[in-house]
Amino acid sequence: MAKQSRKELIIREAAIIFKQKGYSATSMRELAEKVGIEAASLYNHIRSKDEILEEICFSVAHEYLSFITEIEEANQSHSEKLAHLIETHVKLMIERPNEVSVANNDWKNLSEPKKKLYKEVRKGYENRIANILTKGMQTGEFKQINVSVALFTLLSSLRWIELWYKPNREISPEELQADLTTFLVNGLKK
Amino acid sequence: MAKQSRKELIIREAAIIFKQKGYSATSMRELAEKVGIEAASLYNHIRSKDEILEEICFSVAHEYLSFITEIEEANQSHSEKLAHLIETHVKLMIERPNEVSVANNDWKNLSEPKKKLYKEVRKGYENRIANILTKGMQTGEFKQINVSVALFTLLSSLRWIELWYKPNREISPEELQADLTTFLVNGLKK
DNA sequence: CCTACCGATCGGTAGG
DNA sequence: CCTACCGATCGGTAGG
Repeated sequence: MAKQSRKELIIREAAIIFKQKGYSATSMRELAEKVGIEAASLYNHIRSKDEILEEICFSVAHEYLSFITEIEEANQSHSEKLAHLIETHVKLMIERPNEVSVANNDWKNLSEPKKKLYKEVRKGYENRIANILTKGMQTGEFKQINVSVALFTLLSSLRWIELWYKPNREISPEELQADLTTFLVNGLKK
Repeated sequence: MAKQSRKELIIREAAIIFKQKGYSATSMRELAEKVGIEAASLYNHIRSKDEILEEICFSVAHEYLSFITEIEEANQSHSEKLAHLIETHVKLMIERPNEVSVANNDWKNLSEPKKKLYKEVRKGYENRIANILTKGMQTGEFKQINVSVALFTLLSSLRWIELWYKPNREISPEELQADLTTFLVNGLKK
């Protein structure tokens, strides 16, 4: 239990540094210093630098997957589902900004069996959102535009919140969600 | 002249590898191999690995700056200016996908006087787009939403084209532009 | 443009 | 969790 929380501390600190300078540019010695131990001691808690990245990327990925299931099963219009999706992304970025950022930017550095898996998981997530968009277009709720364009415009808009949004900025999370919904959902609606 | 084009070749190859694996994870030896010379020989054409990154980032930045001036000076409505901006971003990403990608993702690895400068240049660019949005809201052409939200949603949507768009995909550059304009400009319009 | 090489730093291990 | 240390690799230089 004490060991578990030590590992979690390491991963939490790693996410902060990885976000700032990127996975490759971060050394284990720097991470160790932030944690307050020697570099060699990190290896009593984690197997490798690689493992840290894996834990971050897949933990974020699984969180998104659990949300999308909830959204699919809800009894809502397609517009409402999108609004719910936006809310979920905003919330996750505010709760775990570092992990989300690392998963988005540094997954390329995963080593090979895991990198392929990560891409597949992400592709699966995208397909499920694409489904919502396609259905919304079929029922006439949304404009007819290319589904990939709609999908990636939506995801990109949400993804980059982590780059510029800081809570206690001039805008609250609630306003952020509301404005994004106005812009994006109304942009799609007929 | 021959020397100049050799340097350009090195930078062009570097952009390809940097995009694939990131600046930090790319070694000069790998770059040299792609260029077809020994690592030490790279230094007859460039001063440092750092210089390559600088050239890429600032060359992209200056290209954006020249476009935005053109857009500001055009005698167009604010919606038309946005459509023009979208067109410009799409075109640049199709013409120089690797450089644009590296500038967007690896500018963090610039060393210190240059990193600060890069951030300032980018901030200046963002401010000029924010101006177009603000004016469009004041004249009632656009919905009233938080300008930063509108700005970053717009820029993010354009920025991430480079991650998934491949010409000769199922969609042409013209369709891409048209659909993005439909989604984003109409999302902003009242 | 190459051979030969440098000091620094990397991720990680042995052994306690 | 530390000391001591390893082999590998890094960006880059000297000298031709």
